[in-house]
Amino acid sequence: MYKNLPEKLSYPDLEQDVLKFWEENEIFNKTLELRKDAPYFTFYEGPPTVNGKPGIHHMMARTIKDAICRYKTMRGYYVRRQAGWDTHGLPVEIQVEKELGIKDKSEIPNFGIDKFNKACRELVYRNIDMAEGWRTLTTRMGYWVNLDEAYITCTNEYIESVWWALKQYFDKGLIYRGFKVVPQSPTIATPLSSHELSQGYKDVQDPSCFLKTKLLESKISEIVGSEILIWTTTPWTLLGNVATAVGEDIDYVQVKNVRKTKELVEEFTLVLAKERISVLEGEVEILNEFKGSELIGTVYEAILPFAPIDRNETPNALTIIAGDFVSTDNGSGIVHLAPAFGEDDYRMSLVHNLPFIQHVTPDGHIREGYGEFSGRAIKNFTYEDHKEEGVDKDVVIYLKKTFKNYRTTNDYLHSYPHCWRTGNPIMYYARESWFIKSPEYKADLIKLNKEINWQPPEVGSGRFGNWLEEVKEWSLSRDRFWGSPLPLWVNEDDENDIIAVGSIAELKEGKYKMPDGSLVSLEESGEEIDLHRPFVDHVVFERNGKKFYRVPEVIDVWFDSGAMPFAQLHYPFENKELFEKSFPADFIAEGIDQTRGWFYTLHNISTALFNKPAYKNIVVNELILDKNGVKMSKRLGNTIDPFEVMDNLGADAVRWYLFVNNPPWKTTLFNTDDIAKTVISDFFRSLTNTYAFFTLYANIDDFTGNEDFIPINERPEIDKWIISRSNSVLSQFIELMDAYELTKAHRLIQEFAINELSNWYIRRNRRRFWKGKIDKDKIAAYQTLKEVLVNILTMSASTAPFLSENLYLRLRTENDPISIHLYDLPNPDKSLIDVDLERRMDIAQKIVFLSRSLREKENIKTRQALKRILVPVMNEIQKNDIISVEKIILEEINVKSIEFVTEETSNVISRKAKGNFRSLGKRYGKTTNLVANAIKDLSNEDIINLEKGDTLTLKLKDFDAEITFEDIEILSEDIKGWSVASEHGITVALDTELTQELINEGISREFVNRVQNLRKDLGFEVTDRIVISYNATEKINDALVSEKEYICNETLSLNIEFDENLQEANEVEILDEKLLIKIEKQN
RNA sequence: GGGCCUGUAGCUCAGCUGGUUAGAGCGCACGCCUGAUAAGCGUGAGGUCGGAUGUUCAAGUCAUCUCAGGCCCA
Repeated sequence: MYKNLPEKLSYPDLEQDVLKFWEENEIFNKTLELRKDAPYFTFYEGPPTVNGKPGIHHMMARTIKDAICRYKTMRGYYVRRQAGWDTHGLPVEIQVEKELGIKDKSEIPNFGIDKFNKACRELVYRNIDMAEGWRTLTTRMGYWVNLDEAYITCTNEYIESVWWALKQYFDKGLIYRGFKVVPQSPTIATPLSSHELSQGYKDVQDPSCFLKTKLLESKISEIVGSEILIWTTTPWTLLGNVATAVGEDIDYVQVKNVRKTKELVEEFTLVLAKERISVLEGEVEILNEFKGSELIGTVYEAILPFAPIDRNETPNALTIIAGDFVSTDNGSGIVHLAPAFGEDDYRMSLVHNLPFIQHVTPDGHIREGYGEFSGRAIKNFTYEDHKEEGVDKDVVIYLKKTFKNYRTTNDYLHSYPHCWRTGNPIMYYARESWFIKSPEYKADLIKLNKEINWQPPEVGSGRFGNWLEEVKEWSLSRDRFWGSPLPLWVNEDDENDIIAVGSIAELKEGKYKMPDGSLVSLEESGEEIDLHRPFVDHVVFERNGKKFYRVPEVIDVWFDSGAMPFAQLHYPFENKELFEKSFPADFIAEGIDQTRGWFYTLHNISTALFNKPAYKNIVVNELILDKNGVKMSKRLGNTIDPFEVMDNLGADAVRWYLFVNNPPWKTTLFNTDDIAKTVISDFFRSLTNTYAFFTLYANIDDFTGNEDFIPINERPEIDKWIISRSNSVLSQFIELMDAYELTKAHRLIQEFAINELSNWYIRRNRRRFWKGKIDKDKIAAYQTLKEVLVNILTMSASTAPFLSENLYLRLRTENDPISIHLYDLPNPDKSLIDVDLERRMDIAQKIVFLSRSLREKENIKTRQALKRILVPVMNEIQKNDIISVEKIILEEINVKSIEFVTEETSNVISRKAKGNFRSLGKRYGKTTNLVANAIKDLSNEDIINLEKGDTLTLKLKDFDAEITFEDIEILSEDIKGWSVASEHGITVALDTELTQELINEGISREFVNRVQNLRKDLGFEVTDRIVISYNATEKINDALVSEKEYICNETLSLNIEFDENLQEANEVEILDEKLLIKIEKQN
């Protein structure tokens, strides 16, 4: 017995059952066990940060990951998939700060780094186990990944591998110490992450200061003695000015500028960008023009006299240099540089060996040695108990006094980041930091990227490729607490003498500094080895009588996750073979936001360490927006809770929707209603209906699935057809999946299941399932339907694993695998694919559709039998094609015969042709249209002759055109006096003439219909035998008498008779005539 | 400001290397079927392809510009 589906099928309930089944039978483990000796297909799981709840968009990447891994397993691979958790970093620290009531990073050392990090660790493990969290999502949505052996980035083993990697970098000379300009909140002296930064933008007014300073030496002798015009919005940075920059290709001018006010007339000779002359006030006269490149090397007078700059040491100081970032969009086209306060500035200072002037303390105050400005705040700061005024105004006053101010207003409106905690403006500030010299192996990064198969390709070549082209130094260190410590120890007397530690064993060579200051071995310390702060901070190395202390920083968390290919295996300390077998990954998948995150760090590390890409195939998914195309955010309240959706619709529906609705690598507008409409009531219902149909009759007939297999070639044509299609579809499916064309692959399955299996095969074969006793033909029908359905389920199993499993379990027999996920999805049997048959069925379907549209047009119901259709054919092949599927066509459209019309047998066809532009265009170029127009006017005879192979010469005004049959396309065919429809080169004409016989047949079918309705209304069983009596007009009666046998047969009637005095009968109508029918059960 | 993506029927999406009645599903309208029946099937009406210019015999498809939306970066 095949178990019926519940009357009200609940997908979420069904999925819970399947989850239980998987768990009880350890199906996931069995799929791995089954393939343990199979070739490897390696997948890397990008570790999610265990912070906060997962959203609907997390289902996207996970569906892709899971579907591909399940698919590859079914294709015969061993798919290793270790889950992972990203545990370090700022988000965790901030959450812990909140929980502990810590307001500010600077409180943490007093609070105790050990206690703080302990709290971080606890939070992380709590989150990993949290209900409604990642683990629950993973399980509930059916994402099979090895959670029990998940790699966790804060374990000693993981960090040890990370240290090993860092030491590789260090030994290659790729790690160095430098400055990084970071956004810093001045009043709390803390750098802000980009995430924090983006929260605090405010529109503010800043000074717009045009100042001028004298040129002392230049290649252009004319300009010596005149002044350059410089623009800045941060006068406080002028104290740290070391150079100015111009654009090499920008045009500059020297002008005479006369400015008159009520009090005085001023005259200046200024140098600025030609395009920026409009910023000058008063009369302007151009004296000279030159390119920016000519200005380079020009020496100017220091803007403010405080900074300790010695031009003998740094000859480029206080000169004009070239800067690629200079624009003429605003300002004067001449940019002042203060390397400690801008990324461009700092970069230029390295390139041109400029002095590094740091005149500001980390908390935003001017250092000693800057005259009246020392000790002042750089900007207006608000503290809890007082306010301080910034120096900008006084710097401008100083400029005025020294005749260096040209014009300063306070009207520069822009959006500027502010500290989200204090509300004070942030400052860009150079901090000491550790870097990886990624530009040194840029060529390798680019080269290896070309070996990666990106889906979609444009992310690889565009977004990612461009990023690599401009690869920057990787800022590695973070001044934080909860992270993998940077394993560098520095000589107390020589900051360039550094030891890198690459393992726990090496760490043990150091000594532990006890609270009393004594140094003991790590074992003797009694402390448990923990590769975190503060433990590692207490380790001291002694070499050649010098002590080495650890640098205080931890590393960027992105390095952790980028190291997972080997760190998840604790390589090279363990699992060497396994690592080599599973590197690089065959496949990874994450969201596009990882382009410069995980995708990059994986690539960077594997390039630097192994000179290989880390992954061979990558599927990038785009964002999920709400149904109106708006980004989901808690603020707007348009987020979608994945658990809620799965509780309502089931995981399968969501998973399927995410693939089928549109390609995952395009932005998806997530519409819950669409899932119900397009997935559940379309594809899923088609599957369950197919199953329900199968079981309805299989149970009646006691079809068990264990019957002798009927060879395909002994089955009817239509069975061979659907089996052929099924195999063709499988073949295409595999091709598409292997190319990661997820959407096309799944739409293919869906269309096959709905259109071909359900709407055509089943509908066409319904009679075979309920007619008569079980025989060979019937068994063939059952076997065929079951085989094709199982094939669809195996293809769907990767993406809709629950429903596929459920239906499979209902269908499986003893010898089948116990789960669909243990099934092989082999290459299809090519011998079962009959392209010819598929083509013939296609023609049959087209003829049926055309005939239906004709019936519709002529307003003739399908129940009314018709004599014939006419089909023009060009040749015997076409004719035989149609003859082979004639039976299907006739039955489907209720017509007695097909007549073929050929040129030889009839002259009633008149055809129209149009030009085949593809072939004409090449030959006739500009005159293509003339020829095409002539083709439109071709007569039927001309077309017939062309078809026979003749060449036709068209006489046009200016030339003759020779055309063959290749040059035309048949547009339409008409048959005189007939109602005709044509499409795709097939034409059908319908004979609408009715004979008495046909009318009788029509009436009898109507009658059968009424009787069947009555049977149903009266609640008779489909197997009940009946007797019919009726009273009707002569016209109806004649029909019923002549079709008596047919009627009895169809309605399971033992007898049917006319009764003039019929009582208690039902009145019905046929062809506008009333009649009475009475049916009675007979036993 | 730079890079990438998107813009085709009411909605969600197809449209290969440029070729001439621009396709599908949903929705809608009308109808069929009544032994898959709180199922199944069909027919039809709806777009000139965001806008402009250009290349070409020919452009939704190529180029340039432009508008709108999204993402990443500055």
